[in-house]
Amino acid sequence: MENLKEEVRVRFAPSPTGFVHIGSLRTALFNYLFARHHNGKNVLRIEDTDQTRKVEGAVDNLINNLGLLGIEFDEGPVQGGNYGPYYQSDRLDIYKKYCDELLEKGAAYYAFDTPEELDEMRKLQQLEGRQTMYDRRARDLNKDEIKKNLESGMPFVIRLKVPLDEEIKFDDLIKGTIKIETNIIDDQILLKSDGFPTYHMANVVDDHLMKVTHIIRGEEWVTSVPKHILIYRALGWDVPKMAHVPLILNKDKSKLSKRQGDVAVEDYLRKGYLKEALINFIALLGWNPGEGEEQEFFTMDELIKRFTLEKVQSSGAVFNIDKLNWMNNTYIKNYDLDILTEISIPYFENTGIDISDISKVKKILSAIRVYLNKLDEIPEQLKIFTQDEVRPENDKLNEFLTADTSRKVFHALVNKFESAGGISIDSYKSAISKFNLKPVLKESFYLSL
RNA sequence: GGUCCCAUCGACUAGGGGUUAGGUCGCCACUCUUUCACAGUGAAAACACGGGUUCGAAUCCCGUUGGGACCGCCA
Repeated sequence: MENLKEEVRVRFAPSPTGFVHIGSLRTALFNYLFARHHNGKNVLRIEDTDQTRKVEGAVDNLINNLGLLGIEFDEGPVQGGNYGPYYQSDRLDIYKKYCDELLEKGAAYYAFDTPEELDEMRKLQQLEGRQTMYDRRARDLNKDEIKKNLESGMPFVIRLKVPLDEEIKFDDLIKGTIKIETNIIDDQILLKSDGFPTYHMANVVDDHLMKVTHIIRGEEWVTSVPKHILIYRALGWDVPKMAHVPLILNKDKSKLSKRQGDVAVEDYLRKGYLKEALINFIALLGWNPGEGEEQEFFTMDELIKRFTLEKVQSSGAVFNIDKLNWMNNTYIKNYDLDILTEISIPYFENTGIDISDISKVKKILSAIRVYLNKLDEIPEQLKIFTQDEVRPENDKLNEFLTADTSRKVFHALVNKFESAGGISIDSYKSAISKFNLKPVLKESFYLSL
């Protein structure tokens, strides 16, 4: 259909508002897998057009965490590229230019409404039980009025002039054909009064200029696609292929949120989930190789080889921590012990184990790794090595262990071990199993009479 | 409320006109182990509902119901 020789270019376009959300991680992963699968380019673009939400250090944090997990970019703020700059805040002139073009073509218009006026409008709409959307009141401002307002320095925004009574249709690679009536599409703000573009404007302009061929992003964007299509059309540009990935959900099936558990990638890393396990698990959340394949463990390379958009699920997936734990435990059990030891060291700090003795740490780790769902469980598994005294975990057990009969059995055992010249790892098991309890119990029984 | 999307065991999913509807996590039982855990074996567990189409629908179509997302000078 399309030019097959065209290089595949995808982008991950987060806004730098803090930590990396698990949902973002999956979007980033799918973009990466898709790009690598097709020998294309993976572009990182920072969508920092909201001045009020900017968080210091967020970009570094994002790149670091993604990099840690093996997700890399071919173009972006760090490595540059031919289609930069990759910060939207550095591209203001570009957006301005295309906004002017839209204005000129009659596809956009000036609006001078104040936020308060808009608030009022929405409140009224809500009261009347109607859908809240801009009532297009500034559409037909006459030229003189606009000129006058502009000259008097009145704050303004530029809005998209959505054509009425039309149906916008597009084919989503995951969801299929989606249709929306233009009458319910908002005259979206394209350029804010602070001179920054909104997401809708910036993402269309950038995707076109950066030659993005496939837009792979979260499902929450589906409803704004028609607006974007209108902009592409007005500017005479081709619309990239779209793939809207279903959401990752809480246990109650709502959009994965902080309220119901950890959502930041760094939280999981900190708790000692291995990067391979995290990637493997996240990839399987919404994607599977299909064709009756029952393999569940995949390396990044295998994922790259197998990943296709066709096999991405069209419904949302609940984030199931139990399965992540199981998968992480499996990775821990099978991990290269030397490397595992190295990454486990931090979790041995302040536990009473001498971490300068690597071979000892390694030995202990090899003994306890089967019990670990995640590395931060190391300290509790270490107790057996560091406690001088083992305490029964509950009263019942305590009662049993301190009973006279039990005491006698233990004494007899100790005597036996002593007379055998001590115990060793190899001999204790057989010594215990050969130990004859009967005489001890008998004696104890008669004594109690 | 409006619009859009979605619907197979509790969860992730395979299958996609004729299958005993398969696998994984979890749950349960048994075995191993003088606790727990690990390991092994086994079991319970699903096509939301109603209409079509068809010789035959979990599978295709329509509707209902349920769930979700979006409706900002946020992305």
